[in-house]
Amino acid sequence: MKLRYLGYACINMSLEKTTNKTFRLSNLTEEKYLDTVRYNLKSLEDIIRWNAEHGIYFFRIGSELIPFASHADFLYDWTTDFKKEFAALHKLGKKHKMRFSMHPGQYSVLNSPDEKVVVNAIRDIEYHTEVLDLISPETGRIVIHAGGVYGDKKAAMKRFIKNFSKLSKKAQGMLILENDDRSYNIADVLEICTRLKIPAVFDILHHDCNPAEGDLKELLKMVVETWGEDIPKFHISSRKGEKGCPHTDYIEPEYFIRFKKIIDNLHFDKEYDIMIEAKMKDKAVLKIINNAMKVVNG
DNA sequence: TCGAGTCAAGTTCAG
DNA sequence: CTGAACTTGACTCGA
Repeated sequence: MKLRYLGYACINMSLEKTTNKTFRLSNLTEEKYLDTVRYNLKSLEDIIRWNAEHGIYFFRIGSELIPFASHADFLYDWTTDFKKEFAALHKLGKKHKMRFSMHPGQYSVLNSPDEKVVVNAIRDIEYHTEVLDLISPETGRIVIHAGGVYGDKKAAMKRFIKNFSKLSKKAQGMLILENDDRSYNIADVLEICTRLKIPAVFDILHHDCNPAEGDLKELLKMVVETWGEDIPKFHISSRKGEKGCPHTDYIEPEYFIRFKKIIDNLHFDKEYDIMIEAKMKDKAVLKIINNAMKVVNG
């Protein structure tokens, strides 16, 4: 396979801009909401332009683009209030053939046994769906993890599959599932993805923390197959020390090259994208383009 | 202005 | 059973 895009998430360190400016729920006023969303959308526009200038065509939009939009008490009609801005972003992304994704946080748990938690998770996923439907219905994907285990992984996976069916058709079409670093390894994720006919996202660090049985190459083949005609995307991050997974500032070039080689050697006539998860964000991507890629390409 | 504490939210595990 | 860790960035308030 052939590497197409490298991407990063939410923040641009060169511009010092984020799509995740927020405020306290207790301070939520119409003015605060309007100001903050305006800032986030403008930042996103600036980041897209910067990305285009620097040859980066893949970006994760922050979940807090519209702070509290998925909260039960949120009153404002953000899709109408910012219709113009969203239309402009859609046009801009399309012009540069950008790919976008989003990643709801750890509190969105679709497979929870607690009905209230599931209702909140669904509302959150539908919010992400609306954002991506406005900015990039062509490429938008929502990455989530499978959730908790609750002492019975098989039952928890069944619950995930059942609750998936409660999502809108649009949300179902955008949802993709990523292996996590403690509970659901890539084999578990593949099992769910195959059942639901949705793509699987392989994260190499999470796989190193929480490996699945079997040959990595075979697992990756199955991952690629879940994408059908679409372009698969992979995640790479690296971490400090042994405990937890705080991301390092940059990805170690050897780690990146090793991962890239494995994917390159899969026998598919396809392109693929990689999302870089490192503290230095865009700078980490540029460093890989300027260093690691040159080593690889000779 | 700076640093410490806090934030909408869930799950897991140590004690 | 409870409280802290998980992982993480940004806000807020008090010094």
